[in-house]
Amino acid sequence: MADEHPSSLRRALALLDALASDDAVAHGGWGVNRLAAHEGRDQSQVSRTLRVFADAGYVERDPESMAYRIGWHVFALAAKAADQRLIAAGGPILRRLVEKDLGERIHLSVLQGSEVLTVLTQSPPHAVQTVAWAGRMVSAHNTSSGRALLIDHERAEIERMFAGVAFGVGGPNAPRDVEALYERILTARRAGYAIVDEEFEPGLVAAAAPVRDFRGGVIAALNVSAPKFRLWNRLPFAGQAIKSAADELSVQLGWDGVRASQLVGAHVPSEVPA
Amino acid sequence: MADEHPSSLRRALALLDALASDDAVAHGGWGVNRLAAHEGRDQSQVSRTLRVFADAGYVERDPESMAYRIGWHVFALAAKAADQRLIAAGGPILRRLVEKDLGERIHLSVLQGSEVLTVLTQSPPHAVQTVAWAGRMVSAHNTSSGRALLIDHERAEIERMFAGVAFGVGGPNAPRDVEALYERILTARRAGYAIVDEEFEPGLVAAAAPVRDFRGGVIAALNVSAPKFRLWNRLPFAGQAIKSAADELSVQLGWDGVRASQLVGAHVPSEVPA
DNA sequence: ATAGGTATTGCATCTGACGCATCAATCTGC
DNA sequence: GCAGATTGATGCGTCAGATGCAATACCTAT
Repeated sequence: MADEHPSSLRRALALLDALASDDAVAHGGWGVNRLAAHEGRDQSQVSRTLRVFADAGYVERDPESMAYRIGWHVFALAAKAADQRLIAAGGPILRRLVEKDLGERIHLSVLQGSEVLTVLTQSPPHAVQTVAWAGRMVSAHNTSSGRALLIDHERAEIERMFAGVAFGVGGPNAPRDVEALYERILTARRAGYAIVDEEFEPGLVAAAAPVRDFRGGVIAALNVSAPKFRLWNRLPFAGQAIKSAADELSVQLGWDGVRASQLVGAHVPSEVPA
Repeated sequence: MADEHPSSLRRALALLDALASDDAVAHGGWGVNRLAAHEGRDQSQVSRTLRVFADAGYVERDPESMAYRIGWHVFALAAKAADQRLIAAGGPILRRLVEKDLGERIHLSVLQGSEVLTVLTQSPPHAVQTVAWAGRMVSAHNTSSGRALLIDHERAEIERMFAGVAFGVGGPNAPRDVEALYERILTARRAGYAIVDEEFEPGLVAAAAPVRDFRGGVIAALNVSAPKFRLWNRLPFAGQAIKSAADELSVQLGWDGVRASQLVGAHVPSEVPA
């Protein structure tokens, strides 16, 4: 069921993804040759395909180096894809969490299939800017963000979602199977926030809480992660801080805490104004 | 010279563009039929093409209404490429400002904690290259770049950020405390650009404006600085020039000026169909 | 001048995008 | 209940167009 057709479209899109890879970005874009080598395709095809992308504004090339990079059009599309209110309201809340409450790196993420995509990141002033996590995807089963995003999911849904996913990777305490994962989701559901202790990476702990929109469904997660030695003893406090910040963000998105919490699980009939 | 090849790729991309149209966004996405009608293509092709896009994450569909909309993967592409593009698109804009509009040194800077890091510099041809400012960090509270980078910040955030920072250093007019700093930020917010007059260094004046990306947040600042005797009498003009250049750069990063500016600060009542 | 690197283009081959058709699944109104 | 309308998915024969090879052109370095 994976790929019925290799599909020229899919091959073309792979070029865009390659141009957004860390390596390509670090080099200020890639030339036709390099791109072709990376994708295992002929230069001629890459050249022609990129010309179409360039005409449509999806890529553009540096006149000097002839290197292609992601073009303005993708940014325009992204602006449409982003839930503007979530992003706009999220910024100040992330900054406040970093500066006032926790002093550690804070992320805002959304669920993408069985993985987690980080859409906003805020680092403490002193931190070394190691990696720009915005735009990154990580697994959902061994991260606190993933746990928070799945907090309303039923057992059967979890099983279906992680049918083909390898467990036990990451940190030493990563859940070994769906059973263990669901247990921990239940724990998170009771607390209102999720805690992860060396599940994603050795020495890394994290806390996360779900963000809900006006329909009561989980649309994002707020999380903090840091080395265990720095965060471990105040992790419950961090969980509470994350949770109240996430609730605040939810309220700004129209969430009615009281009513919605009664409706969790029961599918809210979509009474969305057309 | 427009289209040598109609190219299936271009037709496919047109579907994405259609999904990003205001009309489609307003309706919470479009169905296959509507999309086909809009593009004048057969439903079967649209259905198949969208399946490929969906598999690659470029679009996603609402399980309820079956409507497709732009997916978060596009967001991920843009987030990863944003910095790269800021630098790439910034170069020409800086050069144009120097050569055509102002004839003074122009900088592009980003916020690092409570300080300002200059990432790009363009000097007028005749200028003696005194200091290479690229890579240099300066304080944020008494520079126009800092003022522009903090233009959206709330008072409480400013207070926390500058809790341990010494004020009153630099030029004779440097803000003496957080109070004064926030006042000047408010002034900058109203004007859309920041002006400093002998705050950083005696005899130095400057103007700066914020650069926003597709998320609407401030990610960089464009600024011009020069000796007071040379720039003072045209500083308002310089501010406007910097602001329109910064806006232009923002647009290239996917910033939708109208919508984003409405979202800043003002809490939009939640009646948006998600 | 040659050599090694780049990107583009001409052309024959054959994949896969295309349109027509059919089919399943909802919604309609009666 | 039925028939009609509207939705999206799919089977299949056809030919547009994506592909790969080779040739071309254009750099910079030696």
